[in-house]
Amino acid sequence: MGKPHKTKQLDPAAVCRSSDPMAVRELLTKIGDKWTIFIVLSLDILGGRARFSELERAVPGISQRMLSSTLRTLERDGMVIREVFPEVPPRVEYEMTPLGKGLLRPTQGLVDWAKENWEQVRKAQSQYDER
Amino acid sequence: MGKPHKTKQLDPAAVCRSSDPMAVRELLTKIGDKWTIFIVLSLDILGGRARFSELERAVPGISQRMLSSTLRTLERDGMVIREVFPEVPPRVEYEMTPLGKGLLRPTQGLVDWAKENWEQVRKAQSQYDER
DNA sequence: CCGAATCCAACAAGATACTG
DNA sequence: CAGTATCTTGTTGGATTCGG
Repeated sequence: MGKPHKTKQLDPAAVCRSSDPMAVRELLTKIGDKWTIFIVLSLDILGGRARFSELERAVPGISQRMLSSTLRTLERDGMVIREVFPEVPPRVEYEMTPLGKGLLRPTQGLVDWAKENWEQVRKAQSQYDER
Repeated sequence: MGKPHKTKQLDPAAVCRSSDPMAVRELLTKIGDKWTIFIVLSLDILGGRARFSELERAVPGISQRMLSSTLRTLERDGMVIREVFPEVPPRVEYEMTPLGKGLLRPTQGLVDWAKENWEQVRKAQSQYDER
């Protein structure tokens, strides 16, 4: 509407300069994968700290393999800290870092949007599918 | 910290009730794929409306196949409207709906977070990789 | 110009079994 | 308990070709 008139010849790199979407996409790819969001939200609900088996119960349907590898990625990205207790039987706890907690805030924005608008998306889908 | 004490036995569905993460994950899976975020941001930069070839130029590296299929998904989800002009040569324009524009706002929260904290993530990664 | 159709490589992820 | 190893399958997306 009130935008400046559409440019015929757009600089191909314009998008990349505008908001560094490469980093954004890497981020979205990370937290948009099949399990990350569940684990992060579960960790938050559990008080920001939990052990492996607690997370396994908190995230229904996840396999040990995916829980393990996803947690490792989160650890590598500095989102969680992994602490091993030299006990028998072994105990390992995962704790969210300030960095990880900070990510929770913008994520919540998407959560809210999804809650408010998901019904409308569903409706659009079924309307589209009828044709 | 001030959180209620950690529950030993967490209801497996607690996470699902807390904020409907199934819808959230579907949303994140959508906008977390390889091209959606680029296309949406490009469409916004182009004034909310653009034709196929404009988007193709605006999103460097995208193939016709992915641009086409991603736009179709966005159309199905009610994020964009596809308008065909019966001309020769053919012209097709895509316009963001209010729903699609609304999604732009929470997405911007993630964009901002990524811009502010991505460097820290990179640092955490290289520190992790050294061991 | 704007796609659709087909084929194919790469990766994500489930199932299962096994260890310190 | 907290993983790893291996195998198999499903999905994503790139390249290419063709059509209205």
